[in-house]
Amino acid sequence: MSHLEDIVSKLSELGYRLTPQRMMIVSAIEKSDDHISAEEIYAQVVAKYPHVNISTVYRSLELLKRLGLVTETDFGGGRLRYHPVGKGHHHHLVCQECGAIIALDESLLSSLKNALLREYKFSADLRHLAIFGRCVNCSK
Amino acid sequence: MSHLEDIVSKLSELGYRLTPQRMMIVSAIEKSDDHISAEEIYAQVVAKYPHVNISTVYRSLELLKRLGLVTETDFGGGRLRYHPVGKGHHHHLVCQECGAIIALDESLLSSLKNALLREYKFSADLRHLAIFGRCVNCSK
DNA sequence: GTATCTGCAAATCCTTTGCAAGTCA
DNA sequence: TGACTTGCAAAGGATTTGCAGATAC
Repeated sequence: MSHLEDIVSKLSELGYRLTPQRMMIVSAIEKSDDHISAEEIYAQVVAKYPHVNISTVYRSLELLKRLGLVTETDFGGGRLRYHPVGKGHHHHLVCQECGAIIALDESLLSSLKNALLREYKFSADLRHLAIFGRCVNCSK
Repeated sequence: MSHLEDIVSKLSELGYRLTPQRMMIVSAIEKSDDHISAEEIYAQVVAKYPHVNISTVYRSLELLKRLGLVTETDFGGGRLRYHPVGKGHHHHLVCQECGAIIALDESLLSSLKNALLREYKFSADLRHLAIFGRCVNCSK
């Protein structure tokens, strides 16, 4: 069973309606390799279904977020990005020069997470963490 | 010489005018223990000088940022925050439950910074990193 | 049939900008 | 004086909301 079906069946289980808009929005999020913004989802959906409104995209994201099916990450720049939880969360390095987003291996941060728990008894939520800086190309 | 005088003399050296608005804006940033937002600066300044406009705050921040006197940090939530560079950097653990802010030891992050540089050739800017999660009291 | 969803338009929040008037040096 | 600054109002982009009509179940 694909993640898409996962999300769709979950919605239906919980009594939410499977409208074409929702299906297309979920599908756009799933198809994306990367984290996707509301605007990008909207662009994809509107191409096949010109009548959708971007407020429907936002409302669907709000629902999926609330149900824990999608995570919302703030990479800065005043635009939120979305990612299906089923695809696993990673952490990101964001280049402030060129905007590149680099996926970060879990292990590097898990040691940080453990250290924070051990030394500060602080349970860090690193799911949405984005670390800003400069990538290889831009720091030359 | 205080940081405030530092900034003021720098502005004047460079030929920028020392208007009362600028003085009050710089002073508000300096007085703040924490990172301060444009809105908060505005609120402080307007209390003493009701005529200021928030666009002046933004323009001053833009200037101070450009001159490298103030850093701008995006802690998420669609609001940028400012801090004088002279006051040094902080790392913070922010409790999402009770709002507590815990100062974080430099050493924990310097090893992360090194690892990122070594393994990703990514030069991380951790000067104003905020890590979200749950503090001791709230994670019980 | 009916409660849930949607489209639309207008509102909100944070930030930026154009322009004419004001002011620091 | 004259270039730099400001205030004002309006624009900007991202997101949210109120409401009446549409639709999945």
